[in-house]
Amino acid sequence: MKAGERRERVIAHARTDILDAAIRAFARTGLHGTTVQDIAREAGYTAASLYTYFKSKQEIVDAMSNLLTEEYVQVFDQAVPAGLTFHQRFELVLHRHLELVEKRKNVFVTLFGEDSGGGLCGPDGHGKTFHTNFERRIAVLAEWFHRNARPEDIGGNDPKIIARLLFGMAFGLLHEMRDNLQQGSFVNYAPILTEFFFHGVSSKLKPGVRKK
Amino acid sequence: MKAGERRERVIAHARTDILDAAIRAFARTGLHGTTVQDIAREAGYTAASLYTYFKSKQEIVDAMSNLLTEEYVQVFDQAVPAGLTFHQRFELVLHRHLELVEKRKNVFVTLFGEDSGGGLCGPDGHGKTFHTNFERRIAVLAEWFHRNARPEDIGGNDPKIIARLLFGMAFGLLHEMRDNLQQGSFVNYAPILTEFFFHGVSSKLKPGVRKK
Amino acid sequence: MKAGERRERVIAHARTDILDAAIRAFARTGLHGTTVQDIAREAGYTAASLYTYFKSKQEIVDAMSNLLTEEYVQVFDQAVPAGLTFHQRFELVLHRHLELVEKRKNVFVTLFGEDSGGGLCGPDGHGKTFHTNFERRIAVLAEWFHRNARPEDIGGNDPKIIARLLFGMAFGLLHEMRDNLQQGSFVNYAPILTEFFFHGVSSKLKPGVRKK
Amino acid sequence: MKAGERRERVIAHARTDILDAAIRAFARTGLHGTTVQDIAREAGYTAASLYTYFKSKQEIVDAMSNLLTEEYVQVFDQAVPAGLTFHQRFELVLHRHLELVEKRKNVFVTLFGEDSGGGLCGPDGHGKTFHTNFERRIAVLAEWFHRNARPEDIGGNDPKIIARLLFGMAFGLLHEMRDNLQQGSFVNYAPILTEFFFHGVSSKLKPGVRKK
DNA sequence: AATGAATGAGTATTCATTCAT
DNA sequence: TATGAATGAATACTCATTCAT
Repeated sequence: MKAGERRERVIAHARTDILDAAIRAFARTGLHGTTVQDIAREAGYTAASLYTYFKSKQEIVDAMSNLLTEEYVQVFDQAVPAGLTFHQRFELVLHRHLELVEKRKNVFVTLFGEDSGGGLCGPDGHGKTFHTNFERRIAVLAEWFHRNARPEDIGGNDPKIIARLLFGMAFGLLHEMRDNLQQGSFVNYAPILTEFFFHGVSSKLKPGVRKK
Repeated sequence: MKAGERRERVIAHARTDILDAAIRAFARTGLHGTTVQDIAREAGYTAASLYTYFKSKQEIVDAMSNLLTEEYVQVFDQAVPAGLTFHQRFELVLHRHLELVEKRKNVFVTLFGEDSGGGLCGPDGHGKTFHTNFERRIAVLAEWFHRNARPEDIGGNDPKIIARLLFGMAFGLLHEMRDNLQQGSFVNYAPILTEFFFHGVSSKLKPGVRKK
Repeated sequence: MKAGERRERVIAHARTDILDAAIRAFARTGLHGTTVQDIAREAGYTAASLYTYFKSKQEIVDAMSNLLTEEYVQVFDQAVPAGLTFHQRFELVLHRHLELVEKRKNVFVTLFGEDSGGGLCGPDGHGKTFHTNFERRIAVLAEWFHRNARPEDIGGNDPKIIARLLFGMAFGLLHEMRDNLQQGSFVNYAPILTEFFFHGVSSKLKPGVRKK
Repeated sequence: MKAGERRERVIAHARTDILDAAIRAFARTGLHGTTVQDIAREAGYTAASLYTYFKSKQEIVDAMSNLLTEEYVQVFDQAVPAGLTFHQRFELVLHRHLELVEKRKNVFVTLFGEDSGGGLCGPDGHGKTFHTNFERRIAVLAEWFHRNARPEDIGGNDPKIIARLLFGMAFGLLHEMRDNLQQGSFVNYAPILTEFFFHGVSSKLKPGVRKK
């Protein structure tokens, strides 16, 4: 039925709107600092209305978390031209990722800079949301290395370790953004990250960098 | 006055005890998940008593945060034998750091896996505690690079960037610990980090690593 | 108007359906435990639709309450053969009542085991529904005694008191049903109630009872 | 230590005060109609303070319920002069009970006129508090009959049934109080109940009653 | 007539913090 | 100094009810 379809789309749309609002709200005041009312206000609803679309605040958090992870994962599904070297593919994918991070940097910083349940998470597993996300992203990245890099491409290292190192580097750079979100495009870090990834600090100095 | 001194020492001791308890408590249940009561119980006080030594929960958090940062900073103050190459000094300091991380693993993971006030921190500056800590460590590390590395030692890159990358890598590795804190010594990552830091994935494969 | 009549009948039918559903729902989860949605679901409507037929939840409750009372009252309107002794009439009517209780056992237990507004009822008179019902039944019963029993038939007592005692006894027996609704027919209590009503514990022991 | 004892007594006293307040509040507005704030106000506390003494509203309800049952049970523990006939003992105990009911009639009516969870109680057993109480009282009463009445004293009937009938009768009389709590002493019903219990409506008319 | 969606009002519970003893 | 007790403020969630479609 058309009606049924349309309704579903309307609901999906509302959920998306709410999630977007939640992302903005969380990015601004953090997971704990943001009340359901805050999200509702940001989304143009009343708090009670959110419960039409989500069962609980936690479900909103989870949905948002999944949404962001999903975006991340999808970068790996995008087509990559054939015949590229590992180095080229690396640059391409890295670039795409940095663009995504650029888009989401506000939340990104929040998401990985806060946790809803506390460090090691209570014994109930509550609050592991973002830790899980963090790890899932690393896992996906590791998988990509596994499929795209020959052992010698990554120095014979375990792809998981490599993924962890790369992701960590990006996180370290991203963390700077906390103070000055407005300025500077995150994509600009692509060359540095690439160079460092492949050669560490022993990279042959390139003109542009050397002058710095 | 003798009495005055003694009292001060007693107070300082109590503060230390409380901070230690707080560290354990926070490591277990996170910043939000830990109540003042929890800290008090862990310290052998009642909640009300903590207010004799600290003005607020936030002050406890801050003091703990500073304590941890101070530990970190002191690693750089330890004597380093003269005549070492940059590479050697790097390894030495890295090793010391990893040992420290090892010791504080639990809190460390918590501290940087959660935030007390939320992502970008409310306009009141509340919750910036750990972000500040994160950044301060990076700053200290950058400073160390600045003083200990010639430009060519770090590929002509900005020490701040290098510091951020290195710190990020360590963070990436550390994050794994969340799931399995008990097993594996964090110090074992020293060779990998060193190798990656200097040569990225292009390191000449060493026998031990190659076999992996 | 034919149309008008039909519409009225449709409306009346819907109201009946809803009340039946409400009875089932209330019997299952009680007055407070049952939401308007629950009733609607049970009736095959949406919650909003119920407001086409009833002004409020309270009105549903009241209507249901009245319905049940009405059923009860009608037992007294049923024909009773002429020439029966008081004892015989008593047994007949009691039997009919127990059958009714049997049928409504579930709700009955619920109705008198819970109240919608609280004990003595707020000053707004809210929640008196079932109290009123309780009392109305007793009143009807008292009235029946008044019309059917000579003073000496009921020991010269006030019919109202007698009605209250009898109704209370039945209630006491009924309350047991809360735990085991499925088993045992309530009608089986008729002889015991009758015997006790007429002779208290001083009844001449009948064989069947004595053996128990 | 004296201090420890005194504190315990203070706490016990506070709990008692709160329970008394709760009883008054519940008697006035019912279980659902009474908020934690209401109880607190009645007890001279703030709502938050109640949680120093009780874990939850439900715990208050349970404690009150137990308190009332306990009072009831204790009536049976009071000494009864030796050498009394069953009839005499019955009258004595009945009288004591009616006095107790008199004292608690407000709540009593509420307690058994409302239920916190709904009729048959959710599958979680929640809300059975008062049903359980009802049944426990009957059980205690039945036990008393079992120990104090020879089979022929109660017409060879099952003590449980007899207890249920008696308790029901009292309940029926009590229910009248809902409307006019102020007037009339419940104890006045003792003769009627006794007479009815022993002889049903067939009691030999006594002067006082006959005139009514 | 039926309903999806929206909401106002209400509630139990938590927790950092204060203060008299 | 230590603390038991008290509390204000905050928050997620529920539900009867309304209304545009």
